[in-house]
Amino acid sequence: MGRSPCCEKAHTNKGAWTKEEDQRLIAYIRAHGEGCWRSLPKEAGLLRCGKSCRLRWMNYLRPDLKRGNFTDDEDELIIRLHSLLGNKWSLIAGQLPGRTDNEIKNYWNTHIKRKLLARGIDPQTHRPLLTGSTAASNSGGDGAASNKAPCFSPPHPISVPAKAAAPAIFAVTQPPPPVDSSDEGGRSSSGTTSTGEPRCPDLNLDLSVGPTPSSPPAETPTSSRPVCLCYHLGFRGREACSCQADSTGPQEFRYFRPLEQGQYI
DNA sequence: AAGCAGTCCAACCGCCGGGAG
DNA sequence: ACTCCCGGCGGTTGGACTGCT
Repeated sequence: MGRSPCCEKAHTNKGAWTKEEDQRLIAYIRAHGEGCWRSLPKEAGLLRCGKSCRLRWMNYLRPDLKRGNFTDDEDELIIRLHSLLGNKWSLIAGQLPGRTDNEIKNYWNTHIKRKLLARGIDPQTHRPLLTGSTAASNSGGDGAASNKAPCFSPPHPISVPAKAAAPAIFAVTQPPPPVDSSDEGGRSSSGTTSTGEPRCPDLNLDLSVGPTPSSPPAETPTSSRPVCLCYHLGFRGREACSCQADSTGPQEFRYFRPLEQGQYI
């Protein structure tokens, strides 16, 4: 059972890429563009798995990559995006031009986690670290917590796409829907309520990544309309929010106000 | 100078979702 | 509706590097 391997592993190189391999890959992609990764190695004369070629290109060889240290602004943006999206590194990377998901993931695990812990903030929940039983339940180890988006349940339900995470550092300015007072006790890592309903049915946040709602960009798909973050992040239709986004752009918007520094839901 | 521990990060692995047939 | 293939994603690994003793 199971799937066949993505390539014939017996005849593929593994490990670090050589300069020659890099040059072959770059030359091929320059000539043919990014295309079928599965057939690329053969056509480019590389003894590599197609996945490996893709990864090497995406994470290291792409000409638009920004190398070097992360700035403080990038740090803060990553933290805010992570609070919203959880470990959706590709979505986070989409908001940081020149940065790759792998780079951000590594940076998160090596720097930002520590930075947040030093601030007394749980890097998974983005809430102040607690002592006692609650903290114990939150700190179930990096691994266990890291593979689930932190769709915890704040007093005011905040919604995310089914697979994304809930934010902790953004406040909802929309009147929250009625919420069960037993909500806190019913926290679930699955992001659902005790009734089985999605806990996060309706998310829309202003991350200040792009233009603010009060100053929409001139090139907004719908001209003078502001752009919903969900749309900006690539969500279409109603999968992320109720902003009526479609392939031509969001039609209707609701915005949320970021919390002040040190303010938590 | 040598050994060790901690850190960094490129790369791999396995799973998932979307599209095509 | 179903299966298969492929690209993409997130978690993890392991080698290289750095700092400390």
